[in-house]
Amino acid sequence: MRIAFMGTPDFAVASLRRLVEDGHEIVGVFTQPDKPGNRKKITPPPVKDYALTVGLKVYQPEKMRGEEQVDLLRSLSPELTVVAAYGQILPEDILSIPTHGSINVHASLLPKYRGAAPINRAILNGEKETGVSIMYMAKKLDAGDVISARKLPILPEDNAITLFEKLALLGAELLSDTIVEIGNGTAGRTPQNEEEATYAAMLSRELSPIDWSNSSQTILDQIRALVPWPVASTTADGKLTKVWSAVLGNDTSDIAGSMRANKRGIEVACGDGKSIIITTLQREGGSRVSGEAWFNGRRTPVGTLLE
RNA sequence: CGCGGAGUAGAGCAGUUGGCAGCUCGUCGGGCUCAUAACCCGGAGGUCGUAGGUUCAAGUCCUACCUCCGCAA
Repeated sequence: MRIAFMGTPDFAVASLRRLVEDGHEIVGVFTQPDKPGNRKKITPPPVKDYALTVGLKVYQPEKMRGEEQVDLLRSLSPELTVVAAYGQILPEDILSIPTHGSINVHASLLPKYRGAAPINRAILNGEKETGVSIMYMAKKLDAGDVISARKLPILPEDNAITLFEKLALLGAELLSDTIVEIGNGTAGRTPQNEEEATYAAMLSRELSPIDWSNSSQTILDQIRALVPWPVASTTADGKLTKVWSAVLGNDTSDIAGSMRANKRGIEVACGDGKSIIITTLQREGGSRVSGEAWFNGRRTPVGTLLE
């Protein structure tokens, strides 16, 4: 099938790769423009890197809205547009160009977690299950009719990074099967129940600070939901400290936020009488280190309160 | 030219007004203990990011560069 692909991060690469492996004719790859350097760094989107290695044509328009892009896409005469985490709102005149329509791979069980950060939000909310859905795209964000979906349990050891990887693969698999159905004309089409819809808002740094009076489980969910960005954080010795990973510790009568050494890392008391053990952290200006290593080097006393 | 932090032993860090290179952990050897993520004794391990400069003397002061990172976008 002649397919136009639109996507940006690693999550989208999995789907694109699958389309290529399935032998579809990729008439064009649309992805976000290279990001202007943060600290003298310019990172092209993962989709661009992959697309170029397999010799696909890459387009990086600032905006998909406008006649120019409509003409461009029309000239490629796609039968289907596949969108996966593209990062841009697509106008209807773009969506309606392909003869088979435009479909989107979304990392949640719709109508739950529509929006920008479904994976992170699901973990943050302590969900035990999530999945991927493929829908026809509609004008309203992530509200189109669902074609297919597949579930996946969220394990206690999962974090946003591992769940991204799993869902990307699951999504690619589902996409492959779904396109076959679309080609056969056997694809279903189920409207979403608007009453059950929830919205997964974009992440922000404001989600980072840890409130140690929360329960240990809430804090663990926060830590694993916010990697690799913006990352849960706390303050130790007056310095911003990011918490990359942690595990459940022991029962404790220490006041919330106080820390002590532990062979596995740094044990911090939470608000529910339990502790968590920070296994990987990152100090302001430093790179990621194990909790144990950091504790070996520090000079401040055990029992220090984190804020 | 957005702001800022950091490169010192395998890891994490300290090093005061320039004056013999230190700490915790790990590692190696020995000891103690019913036992331990315990404790005691001893040892190995460093061109202090790179290249210059100032000085009797530079980890420390000056200049340039490389690398890593936090914030802000």
